Amino acid sequence: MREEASESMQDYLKNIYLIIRERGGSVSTSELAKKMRVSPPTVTSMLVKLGERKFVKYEKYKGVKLAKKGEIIALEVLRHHRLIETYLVEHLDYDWSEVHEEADILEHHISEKMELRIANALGNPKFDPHGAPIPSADLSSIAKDETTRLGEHISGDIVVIERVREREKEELQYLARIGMVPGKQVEVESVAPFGMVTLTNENGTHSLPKEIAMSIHVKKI
Amino acid sequence: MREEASESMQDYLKNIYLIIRERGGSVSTSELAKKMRVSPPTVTSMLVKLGERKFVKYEKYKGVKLAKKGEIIALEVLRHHRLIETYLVEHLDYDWSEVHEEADILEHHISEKMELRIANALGNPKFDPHGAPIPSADLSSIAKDETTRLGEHISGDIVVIERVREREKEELQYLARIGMVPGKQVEVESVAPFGMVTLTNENGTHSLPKEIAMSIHVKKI
DNA sequence: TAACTTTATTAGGCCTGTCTAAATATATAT
DNA sequence: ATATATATTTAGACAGGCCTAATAAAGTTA
Repeated sequence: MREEASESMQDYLKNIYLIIRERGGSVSTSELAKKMRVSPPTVTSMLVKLGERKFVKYEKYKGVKLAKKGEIIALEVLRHHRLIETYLVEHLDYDWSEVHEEADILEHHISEKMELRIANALGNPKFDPHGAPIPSADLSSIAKDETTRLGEHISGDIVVIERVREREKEELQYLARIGMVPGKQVEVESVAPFGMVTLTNENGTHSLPKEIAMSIHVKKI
Repeated sequence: MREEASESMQDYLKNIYLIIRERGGSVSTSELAKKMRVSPPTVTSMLVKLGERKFVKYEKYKGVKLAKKGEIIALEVLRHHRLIETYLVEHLDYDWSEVHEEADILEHHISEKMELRIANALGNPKFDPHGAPIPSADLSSIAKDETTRLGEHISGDIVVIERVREREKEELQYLARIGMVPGKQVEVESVAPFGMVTLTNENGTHSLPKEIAMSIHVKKI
């Protein structure tokens, strides 16, 4: 299936999927352009192409959504991405904060056979090292997100970190260093009006900009 | 270093290296075209480009050789290829006859970090599962080939298979099935003038076309 | 060595994915 | 409701890597 779309197309489909899964609705040209680091006209022409090939539903000036075919490809690529991340951490001694770039490339280049072998070697995991759900082998299901964002919580809430979304490697390394990793417990100290959240965990007290706090998925306890 | 050449360029450099290492001299346009399954004009234009960028020494109508820069890239890609093949066999349960295609793609896409991790996980091997030598991490050395070809031997010679060169997967699988794999002992029964070699190993007696026999590297005992 | 065959190069075109500049549609604010 | 600002699309160009058809060089043979 994935072979029907070029590497670049796979990337567009994956990113459309990720944005929509994140907050629903449809994706605008500029949003996608920013996420993929290309110019808006490049996005427009790609969306036209993806629309013609029935990977997406695209209407001029109205944004884009995935069609069934496109969603399958997005899930396939995402499964590869997250299995690779998991494999790198479990078997090749990578830190969870540094696997993203490698997976972003390799996700397009492993065979179905390799996907299977990796999944077996890992015991068919359902979540990757960031805590993100891995689509099932038949791409029919992906664990539902039951989490809230750390940035949505209010002073006094005590939460457990479930996952940390993909961001720049440096940001993830910083978060790892201050103990903001999946599985850890955190208390919200205060939420400042100008977008700063102060937290306490076993390492002490830290402040994070709201944008970062929104990338940390948690469960209240 | 490898990043200076596109994926396609890396492939040309690797194949030039392999052909020259095989039999010395320089490589002709048509030979490269055949090996890479592209048309001769495509090769010509690529050689011009590689020449301009000082990856190869190319003179019109005179064939091509690698320049220092090109050889380094070829060795880097080859190291990746052979480490990946080894890794797939040792850690992901692949058979040695089916690793080539996967490695041919992934060799261009793993990072330096991943190369290192894979090499460490394997204990820095010097040979891949086909018996082919793996260039050293600094690309300064590659085990010299001390073998002869099975197809060069005469009736009565007893040899041990050292390696089996990369060929179509189906051919390698056939060879594996009849026990023609690295480490096994073989006796040359007869060599027919029309290019057929008859051999006996622990599995019985088999005949192979000379072309295939030339792909099997051995040591006489 | 002249004729012929084989090999290689030049010429010109195509597709993909990208870009910038210009034009146009939509959204916002007065 | 109109003017302005922002988002998006259209137009046109370019580089990379491939192709086929035509031409030219090299190699071979009578």
